[in-house]
This record gives sequence, C-alpha cells and structure tokens, in this order.
Amino acid sequence: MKDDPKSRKTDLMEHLKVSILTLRFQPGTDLDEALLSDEFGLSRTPLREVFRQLGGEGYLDLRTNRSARVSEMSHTTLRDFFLAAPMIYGAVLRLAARNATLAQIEDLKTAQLAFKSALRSGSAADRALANNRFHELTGEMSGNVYLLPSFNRLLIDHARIGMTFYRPQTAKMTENLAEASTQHDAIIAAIEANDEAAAAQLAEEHWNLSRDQIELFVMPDALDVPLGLSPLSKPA
Amino acid sequence: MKDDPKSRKTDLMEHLKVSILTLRFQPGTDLDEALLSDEFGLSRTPLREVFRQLGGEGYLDLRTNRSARVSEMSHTTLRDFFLAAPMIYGAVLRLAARNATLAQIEDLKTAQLAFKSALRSGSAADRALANNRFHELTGEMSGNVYLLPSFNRLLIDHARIGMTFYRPQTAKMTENLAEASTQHDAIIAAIEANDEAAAAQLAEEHWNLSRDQIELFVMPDALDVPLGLSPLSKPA
DNA sequence: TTATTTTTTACTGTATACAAGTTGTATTTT
DNA sequence: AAAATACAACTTGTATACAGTAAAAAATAA
Repeated sequence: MKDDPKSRKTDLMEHLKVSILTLRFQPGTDLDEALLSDEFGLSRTPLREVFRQLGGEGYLDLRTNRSARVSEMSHTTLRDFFLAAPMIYGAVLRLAARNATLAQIEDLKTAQLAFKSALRSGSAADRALANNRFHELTGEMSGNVYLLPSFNRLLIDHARIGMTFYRPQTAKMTENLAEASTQHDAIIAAIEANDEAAAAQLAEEHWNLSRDQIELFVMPDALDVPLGLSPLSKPA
Repeated sequence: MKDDPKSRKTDLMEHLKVSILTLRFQPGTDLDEALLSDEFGLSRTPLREVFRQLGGEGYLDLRTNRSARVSEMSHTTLRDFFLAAPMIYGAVLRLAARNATLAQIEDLKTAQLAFKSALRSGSAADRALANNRFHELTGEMSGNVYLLPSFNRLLIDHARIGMTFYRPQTAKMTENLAEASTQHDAIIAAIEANDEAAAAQLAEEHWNLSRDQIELFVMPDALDVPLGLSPLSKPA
C-alpha cells in the first residue's frame, strides 16, 4: 500500500463521505481546511478540489469566503425526501431489473450478505453504510446517467436519516429492520428474474417501510416514568 | 463592472456552460487548462476548481492525469434521456404548480418573452439558451433539492439536443417550434392556476413534441436531389 | 523498414507563499 | 453604558514554482 498523494486524496474523499453519511460530521458542521490538510498530509489545493467535488455531489454546501459546511437537513427536507424517493427509486429498480448484468447481481448479493452481517453484529454506522452500499449498487445497475444524480443525492440523506433508523429502540423497530432485509432479498430476486413490475412494487414497499420507521421516531411512545425520575439529562 | 478574480471565475464558469450547452464546445472536446487560464486571467488553481464543480454538475468528464473533457453524448444517451425526462419533468412541473411564488411566476413570464423573441430573431444558440432558462426556472419553482440534480443534468443534454432542434429545416419543424412556445404559455397558466394535473399533463406533451422533433432529424425526408448534386459535404 | 527502447516534451497534480476577505476584540466616541 | 470604529488574528482565495505522469519523438536493434 503506497502512500502517494493520489491515494491520500481518495482516502480523504472516502473519509469525508463516510463521516457525513454516518453523522460523525453533523449537518451544518464547518470543515477546517487547515486541520484536514494536516490530518491527511495534503496541501490545501487538492483538498479544496475535493470539497468542490463533494459540493457538486451534495455532501457539502460551499459558500464563497466562508468555510465549507456539511449539507443541511432542514425540516422541509424530510417532506421533499419522501416525495421524490419512491418515484426515483421505483424507476431505478425497474431499470435495474431490465439491465443488470450477472456480475452486478453477484456484487449485490455480496453487499446483502454484508448488510445482514451488520444487522447481526454491527454498529448503527455499519448498518447504514452497508444499506447505502446495497442501494448504490442498484443505482449502478440501472445505468441511467440522468437518474443517478438525484438517486445518489437521495442516498446521502437516506443514510443520514437511517442512522437513527438503524439504532432500533423498540421491538417494532427491530422487526422493521428484519423486514427491510427480507425486502432486499426480494429485490435481488426480482432483478435476477428481470421482473420489472415486481422490482418497482418492491421499491414502493421499501420506502413505505422506511417512512413507517421514521414515524416511530417522530412520534415515540409516551413516556411511562414517575415524575422526578425522568431520564432527561442536564441541558448541554 | 469591476474585474476582480471572483467575477472572472464566474465569467469563466458561465462561458464554459454556455459554450457546452450551445455545442460551441462539442461533446468529447478536451479543454486546455493553460489556454483558458490565459484567456480569463486566472491561474490554474481556481480554474481547476471550476472544472471540478462543472464535473459534478455533469458538464465535464474528469479523468485523473488527463485533460477535462466535455461530457459525451453517446448513442445510448438519447434513449436514457427520453426514458428519464418525462418522469422527472412531470414531477418538477407538478411541484412547480404547487409551490411557485408570484415573483417566480413573473420571472418565468419574462423568460418566456425572451424565448419568443429568440424564436423570432435569434440564432439557434439564442433559442436553445432561452428555452434552457425557461426550464431552469420551472426547476427552481419545484424547490425540491432531490429532484433538481437529475433535472439540471437533463437540461444540459436537452439544450445540446435542442441545438439541432432549434435550427428548423422543414415547415413541419418550424411548426413544432411554434407549438413548443404555445406549450410554454400553457405551462405558465397551469402553474399560475396551481393546477398540478394540468402541469403534469403538459410536461408529458412537451416531451412528446421534443421526441417528435428529434425523429424528424433521425429520419429525415428522403432526399429529392439529382445524383451528383447531393448536398452532402466531403468526409471530414 | 519495422519493432522496441530511450529520451524529450507537454501537461496534470501538488505544495507553498502571498493577497484578499472575514470575524472577533479592543478602543474611541457619543 | 451602548454604539461605532479601528485594529488584529485568522481563514479563504489565488498565483507561481515544482514534482509526477503520460504521450510523442528520437534513437537503437532486429
């Protein structure tokens, strides 16, 4: 493993992506050029090029004369998200079922094994990343350059939303996760059978499940704790 | 009009975009960093940042250790294009009808006036750019960050395909252009009336018209010229 | 002449120094 | 004391010089 600048650049890129997807860098966080260039042994020039690229892909917000910032997730985001996601993902899976190659299907099966493994023994970040990888592969399968920009943008926030998703706190949520995994298996089967209709149908079901899971967070069960013993911690 | 680096950078960006959209830079063209930095009075550092950004937006293809290249339009592109465009544009117009502000509608009307003016007296490039502007505005109106990446990617190739589109060679094609303008008016009306269904319907019709126009190019009328006087130019 | 290796040339990628701009703090003014 | 201004520290943006890499040209061998 040589340590040339090129590899450090891709290292940096990967590190930033993963950090953002897993909420290690929270939405709205300012990125310090000096610190990062120091950390990865890169000068600011290539670093800023990476920033620009990640900006274009939707990971970062760039503002002139101000530091790059991890892209925000506002309250309107969630609504826009569930408006666009089913349509885009439905189209992607339909095309995946139409166009997937055998090699791609093998990759997808491998990714699904990794996902299952993460569900069993991984952290929330591991699960979110494994799920992200699975869906990225379906995007590649669709092979439509006009669909992918939006699809990949969706995947970013899907992972970030999923970071809470993949930290199940109730039996119902754990159950939903198992269901998501089952759906992944069904998606693979539909793609392998070139069954476009089934794939599109599964896309919709997969998003409905996601939405249900989100709602379990937005509207949690009422607390059942005696007064004075509330688990709320002190204000930060 | 001050001439600071910041404005030169946006100048360069705008110049590249317009040049690509109007086919002044053909798909696949290599861009010369030294030449462009000389031309715009910018060093290569900010120039390369612009390249990265345009790469992210789909104007350029970037390859390591090779020059940046105007993004290609292959034979598969057209098929992918007409597969994705109606769906995305339908969703965009539906949301535009739902969310457009009065100020945005005014902007759209202004853009449509410019489009009509370009149809009357402009060049093919003027027409393609005016049309591009019109649709960009509908994208802004939709206000959905997850839809816009694909939508803007579509607009790039829409303009490039349209450069032939907007150089009408038969009466039928001129007629189609007038029809496109009429559809723009109808789109404005639907948005102004918050009529989502009508807007979505118009999106589909607008793309059908585009597809018809393309077909007039792909399958031109049989030549009616005596042998030996064929207008075909010599092979390049 | 043809194929292969070496050298040259041109271009891409990176580091560093410097210029311009922004933000926070201290000082002055009312 | 509050507001406004001026200054200082820091961050972002740009230019230039240099290092690394790929293609082209020249030279050598078959």
